[in-house]
Amino acid sequence: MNDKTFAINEDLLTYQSHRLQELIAEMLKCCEDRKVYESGKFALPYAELKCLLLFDGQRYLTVTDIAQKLEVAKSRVTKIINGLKEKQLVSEIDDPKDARIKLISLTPAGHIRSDEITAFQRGLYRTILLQVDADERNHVLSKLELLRSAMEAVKEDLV
Amino acid sequence: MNDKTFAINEDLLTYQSHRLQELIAEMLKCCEDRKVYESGKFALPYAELKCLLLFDGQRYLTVTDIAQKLEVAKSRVTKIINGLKEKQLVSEIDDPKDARIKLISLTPAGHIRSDEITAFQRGLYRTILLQVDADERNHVLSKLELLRSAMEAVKEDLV
DNA sequence: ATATATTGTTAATAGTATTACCGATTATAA
DNA sequence: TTATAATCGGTAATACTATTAACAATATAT
Repeated sequence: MNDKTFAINEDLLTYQSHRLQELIAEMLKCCEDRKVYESGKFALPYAELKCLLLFDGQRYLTVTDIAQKLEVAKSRVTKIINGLKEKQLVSEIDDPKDARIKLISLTPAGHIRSDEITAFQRGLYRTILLQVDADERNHVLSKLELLRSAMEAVKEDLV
Repeated sequence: MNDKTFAINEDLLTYQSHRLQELIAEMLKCCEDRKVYESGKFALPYAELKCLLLFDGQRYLTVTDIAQKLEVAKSRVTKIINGLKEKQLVSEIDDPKDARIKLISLTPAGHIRSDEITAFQRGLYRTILLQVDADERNHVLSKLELLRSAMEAVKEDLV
């Protein structure tokens, strides 16, 4: 490869990087807006909304469980659970085997709200996919998977 | 198309939607982590960091300009600018033509910091792209563009 | 000259999240 | 068995992101 070819490839890479940066920023914006929309639609601070969804298929969760899944401090979870308790979407009982532990579970209203959110989200991603031609969908997904792997690989080196 | 084919297509769409949801969630996580990393690396709250980058190619910005570009309330900008002033990364002068307006600009230190952040971000997206085979990069970008358009189209209907 | 609009600021409020610390309880090691 | 460790959830203090409402100073239109 001569100098000219090298320079051309560098230019291409620079152009592509810039395009990638813009595209990701725009998608990020979409996702942020969607969070705000869901928060309003389901009348929940987004942290509480995310917490509700953790109970999918799980009867009980502890504060520690939730902290790990949300990747936040336990003290943060205490506040989130308090919010959900005020709204009567979760309730807690003491673990009969270990008095330190509180078992948190969805109330019937919590189940309903959680199901509504899940249904909305499924519908949203379905609608997005329907915007793409049927024969393109798999290509979009496989290239997106490539990109995700690239992003995660770079993230590893970052920390 | 008979019932069986319809059912199969529905299953495929459900599967693909779920995969899309997961992939986007993972990419979102990468971006959130990157924000936190940049915030630490450049010793700036992320809102102040984003604000610094707005001055790219612009000598002066007003509070109203910044509020529009960041899409936040003016009162929020006042706080952000105060933070940047304390760190001596921006300075402000009164507009000689209109006493209501404050013209905000980067200090030399602000320029340096801003350039560092820009260089880091460019490098990051470049590194991500380098993880992808050269002959795949354009495919990744064009499919990502398809997806972004789909997401933005759906967002329109949402509001 | 008076009414209206714009600019940026302050105060109050809400949400997200952390660290440091604490009391109660449980598990373990001596 | 008893003293010590570890674990569990909660409080308080702090920081960051962001909004709305109210406001003073200034500029513009009638």
